[in-house]
Amino acid sequence: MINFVHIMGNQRCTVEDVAAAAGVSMMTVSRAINGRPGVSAEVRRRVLEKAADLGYRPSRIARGLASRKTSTLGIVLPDISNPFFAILAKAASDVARSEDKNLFIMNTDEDPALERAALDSLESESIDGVIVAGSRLPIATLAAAVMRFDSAVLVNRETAGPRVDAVNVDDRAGAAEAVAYLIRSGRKRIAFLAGPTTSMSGRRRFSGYCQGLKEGGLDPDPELVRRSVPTLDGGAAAMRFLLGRNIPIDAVVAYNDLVAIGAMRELKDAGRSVPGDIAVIGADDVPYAALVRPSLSTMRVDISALGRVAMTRLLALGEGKVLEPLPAIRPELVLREST
Amino acid sequence: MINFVHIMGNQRCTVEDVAAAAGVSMMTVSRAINGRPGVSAEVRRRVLEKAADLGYRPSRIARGLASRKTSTLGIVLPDISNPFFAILAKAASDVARSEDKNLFIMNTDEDPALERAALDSLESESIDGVIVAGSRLPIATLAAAVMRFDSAVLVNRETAGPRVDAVNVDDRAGAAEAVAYLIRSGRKRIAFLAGPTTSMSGRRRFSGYCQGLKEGGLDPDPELVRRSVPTLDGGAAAMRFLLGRNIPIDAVVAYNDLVAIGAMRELKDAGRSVPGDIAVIGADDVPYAALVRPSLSTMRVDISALGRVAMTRLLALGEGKVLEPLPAIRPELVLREST
DNA sequence: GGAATTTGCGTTAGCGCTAGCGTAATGATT
DNA sequence: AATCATTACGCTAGCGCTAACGCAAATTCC
Repeated sequence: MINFVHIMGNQRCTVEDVAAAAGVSMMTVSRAINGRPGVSAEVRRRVLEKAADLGYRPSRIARGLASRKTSTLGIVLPDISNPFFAILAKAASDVARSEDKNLFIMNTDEDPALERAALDSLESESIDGVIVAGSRLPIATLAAAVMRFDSAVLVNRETAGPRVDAVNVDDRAGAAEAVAYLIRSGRKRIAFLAGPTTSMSGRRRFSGYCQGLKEGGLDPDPELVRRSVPTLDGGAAAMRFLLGRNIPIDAVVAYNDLVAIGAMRELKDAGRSVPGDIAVIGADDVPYAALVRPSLSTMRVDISALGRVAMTRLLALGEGKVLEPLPAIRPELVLREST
Repeated sequence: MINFVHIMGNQRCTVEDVAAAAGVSMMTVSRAINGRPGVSAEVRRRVLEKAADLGYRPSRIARGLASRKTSTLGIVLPDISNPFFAILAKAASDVARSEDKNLFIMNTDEDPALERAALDSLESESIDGVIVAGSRLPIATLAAAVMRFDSAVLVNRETAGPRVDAVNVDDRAGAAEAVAYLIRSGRKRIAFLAGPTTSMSGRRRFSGYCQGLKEGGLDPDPELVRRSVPTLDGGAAAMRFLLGRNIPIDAVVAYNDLVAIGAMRELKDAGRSVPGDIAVIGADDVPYAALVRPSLSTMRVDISALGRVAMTRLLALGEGKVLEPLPAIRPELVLREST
């Protein structure tokens, strides 16, 4: 019987055990562990020492239940295998870790129903705050879902209420700039591979595309626009569809780099030269944009910075700070071989 | 005062509220919500209806504290922005979601200290089980950390104890096959861009590389081996270093596709043609391997399947099932333009 | 030097939920 | 009819932790 605990292995050790070992009350242990005032230096040292001896590890769930703060956050994204969101999540997670918060990363597979389910699930976890990046939900649904959290930050959606912040990229200006550049280079038949209609940044990029055309004296032509699933294969399929229409095209602006790279793959298969026959511009500047051949011109965004800013602002909201709205981040045109 | 709850917004609704609304005890509500026996169909229907009316959402932390099961799992990986791990995490997360489990995705930035911290943190969360993919910890540390969980699955590490399973890729055989192919193609000076020494799959690939050389009648030459950080930039730097040695090289086997792609970037910058002067083979077949130019030959692994299998086995362990050890998965040589 | 504050701890009462057992009703069995 | 299972609930007691308050001793103040 003596070694029973040993045999059982991971029998959790609790505040009570530490309190007994240190000869103090549970509250004193709690205060010492959490670095709160009300404990003498001597007692604090003894408690921490005993806690370390016993391998005490506070239960975050018990703490969460008692204090109604879980020190746990969430981030919801359409596709973690998309490098844009992977890098965003990594940056956000680095910041969260530096503040000793844990992070649920929820992948929604671009599916609004799964996005709702993910938000419901996070609510059940009583997390302290959530980042929703590239939400595919209608604004009303998103607003309703998000306001059930203590704090929230939306990436690339408009702010939806109090205690909700937003971090946006000026995709409209970016797309307009891309189109303007193509027109200056003499392109006249500029196609647009749009992203999901549910994506706000997709709608903004489309709007910027139209604006760019008008400002350049060209008329938007619906024949030149094709929606695309935001993946490599989606971009290839959309490009194939446009080529199948047999209308002149001398440039392509894509929803994002994945779509652009997929489109270039299709152009190559169709025997069209890039940028000779058709110039291509993507968006985001994911690491692979520079590596494909021809390398991809794109509207660059500092994705890591975006993730860090989003998480930093979420943490600030959680501390009750009031934030000035953040102006949209202007992407920067990076010219490579594809234009 | 009437609308106070309304003003406060998200006042949580508890089992007690639902019980009162349905005119039953809390336990009956609990049983109904959790689909457990002991409730008549009629009462169950009424409870679920009231719960829906009130927007009741069970607190997973309270449930976790009371039942000692959190329905929450974890996955620890060196780098979520590496598509190998991103795809692995996505597949694992899809399986977890289908079983209504939430998943902590912990990114360790290739740092063993952060990996330990991540495991400690997950222990504090009282998760039901953990997947550790590509652990960079020494075997003893990993074994000690992992056995504190109810169940665990290691990806690309040896099994470390009871209630711990492992899913492995036969990287050794893969690397040996890559080398054999290069030798058959007439290459004689085959370099190896090794991954982190802390990575088991890196060590296995190195071992396979040596084996392949020996079987092909070539002597391993330490001058042809260079360690690399497992990223694009790391691969480029390692390649630059090897080129700087000014020794003949006619082929490169890389730790993974990222390293290989980085190496190809460097080779291009150095004016070497691939595969003319130097053939390159990567490992994993991440989606970008097919898109770079020249496209990359690689040792293909079905990464999604790996993730699904790992999570499926973790869930099985969690249900107390005893698993037959899984034989190592043999990667498949995919030939593209780089060889 | 007495009142007012501060410091250092302990006590009590939950957080929201479920395990485990109790119990009254029904139906099945001998 | 008496006995035994079975079903459908309710009650109690926590899970491990902390908020809020209590209270004595030490310190500060005028």
